Amino acid sequence: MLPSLPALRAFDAAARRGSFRAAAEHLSVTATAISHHVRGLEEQLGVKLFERTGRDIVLTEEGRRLAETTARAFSMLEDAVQTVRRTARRVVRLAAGPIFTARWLMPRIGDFWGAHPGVQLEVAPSFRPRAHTEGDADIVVTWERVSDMPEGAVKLLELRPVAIASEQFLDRNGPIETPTDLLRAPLIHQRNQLGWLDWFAAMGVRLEEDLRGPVFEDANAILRGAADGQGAVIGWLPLIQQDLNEGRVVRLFNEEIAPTHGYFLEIASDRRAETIAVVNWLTAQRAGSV
Amino acid sequence: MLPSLPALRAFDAAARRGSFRAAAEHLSVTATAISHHVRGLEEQLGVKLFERTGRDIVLTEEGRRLAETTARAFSMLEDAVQTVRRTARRVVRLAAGPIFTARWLMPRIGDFWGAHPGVQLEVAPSFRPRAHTEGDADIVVTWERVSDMPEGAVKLLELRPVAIASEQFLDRNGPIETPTDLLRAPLIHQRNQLGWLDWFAAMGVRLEEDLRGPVFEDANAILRGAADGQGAVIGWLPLIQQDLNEGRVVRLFNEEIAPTHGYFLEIASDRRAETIAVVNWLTAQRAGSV
DNA sequence: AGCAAATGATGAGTAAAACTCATCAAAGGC
DNA sequence: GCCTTTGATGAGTTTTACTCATCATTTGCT
Repeated sequence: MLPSLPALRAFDAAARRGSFRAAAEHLSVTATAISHHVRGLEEQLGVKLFERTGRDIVLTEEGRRLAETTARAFSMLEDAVQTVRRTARRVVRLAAGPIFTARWLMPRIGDFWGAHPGVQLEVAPSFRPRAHTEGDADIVVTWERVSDMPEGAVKLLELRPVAIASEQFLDRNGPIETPTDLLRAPLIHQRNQLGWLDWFAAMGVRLEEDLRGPVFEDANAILRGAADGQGAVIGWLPLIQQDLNEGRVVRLFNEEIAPTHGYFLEIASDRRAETIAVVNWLTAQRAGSV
Repeated sequence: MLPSLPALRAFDAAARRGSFRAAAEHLSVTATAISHHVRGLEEQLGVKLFERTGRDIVLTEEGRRLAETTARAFSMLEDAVQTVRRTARRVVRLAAGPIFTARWLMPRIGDFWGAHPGVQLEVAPSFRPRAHTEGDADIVVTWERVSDMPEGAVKLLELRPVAIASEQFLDRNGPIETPTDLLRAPLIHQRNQLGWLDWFAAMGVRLEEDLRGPVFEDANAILRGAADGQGAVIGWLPLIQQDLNEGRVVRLFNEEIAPTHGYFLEIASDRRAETIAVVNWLTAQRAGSV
């Protein structure tokens, strides 16, 4: 026998936020409602769920354990309901990183619209696409090392690292003739020196210490930085082909490095016709893209 | 935004049982309530969840997908709430097979009561104790081959197989002088010939074909059958020591076979003081039991 | 085939929640 | 030290969940 579900939900919201007021706001009710619900629940279960220390509340041990489960259970319900709603609207939700969205998906989106007018593609840009793997997206585009291809994933695109910068950067930082020359210049990189380490390794340079230079999370920002002459960056072919063509950035060397990373598709287990249409369209783009 | 939770729950119950009427009964409401809830959900989600083919209902594809999740989510909630309720009542719920319950636990339960008057031990007898591992029992006593000790489990008791029967059986089936003589007599066994295969192997008999004879699931029933002279069975020492002492059954040989199976404790992750007390008491019994 | 029993749908009405409002108490910030 | 913020409480209101009465369909039975 379950206690009242709205009460459980109120408890869950309060536990997540550590505040009745915040929970109330989230559920669009008054804090009074939450307070009543939680008290009712406590009475029914015979257990104190929150310790009220004057103005704020803190979960008791029992409350904490219950909250662990309610959080998972309600998230599951939320996801499942969302998915059904999308189904009804023939929406396919795709989660991808910002650079993929901007440099690969956007240029092709018109083509998709033409090919599948009935399917509504919803793109959720995210810095952590992996976090969407469960339930809240039908397709997730993840970035992985090509050697670490995730189980059950579909390879979409392989990427080759190239060192790029703007003309302005070259003027300012003298001639760059060998990869080691770069070590004296500002190198903008992502967390984990993503790209640069592979690139130096492929160029036969052994790094003695960590790279210095500004770290940005957002690859779009990094490319923008390169175009502005802020530093040298690793770009990924073919994603940045257009930037090269239009002269916003130039390649520092004519290196031909094998793909080290790639984009992979992880597809939700409920394979609707619309989802499959999108996957097929995405993989069909591959041919023309490389 | 979640739709009304009681409606989701009504849907879940209907989906599980494949009938609005049965769902209504389970939730102690009228079938009308379920019908209204499901219709409301369908309108809100914009998706048909059940196909109504005249008198009965069948889940649509979308309904099926939603039901998969609701089933898991509501089970989780139910378990979690149950656990909290037990906590409040200082109840420790233990799931175990019937033979363990009857021959090992029952004789010792008075001792437990004396040692821990505050803790209420609730014994859930089950033919499939493993099924209780998640959430609905604090401690599960599983039966495993000693070589397959489950991860994180605590060994409680090792069991040695012995061939036993009643005097009556011996009168009827002539003298049993070697293990192979047994192959001509009715051997009662559990599914998978549990016990007999190990026993014959340990006695150096290679079986040419499957064993015949009646198969029972319930070890208590099997022991009863042995006492009644229905056939020879495998008993497990020390569980059946008392039956031997009281002469209800006799050992057919004086074999000394090493333990092949054992009882293990699997303990729920939320380790309350009460649960730990019970585990400690159980394992302490081990010394006196063998 | 024909009828009774079973299942679900529907709309109106009722009962029971969930929720709000007004008021109070306690605690922390300035 | 006062003002703001957060939560508690009891009475009152609104919304929701549910029931009842009635109807439509189907299925099992003889």
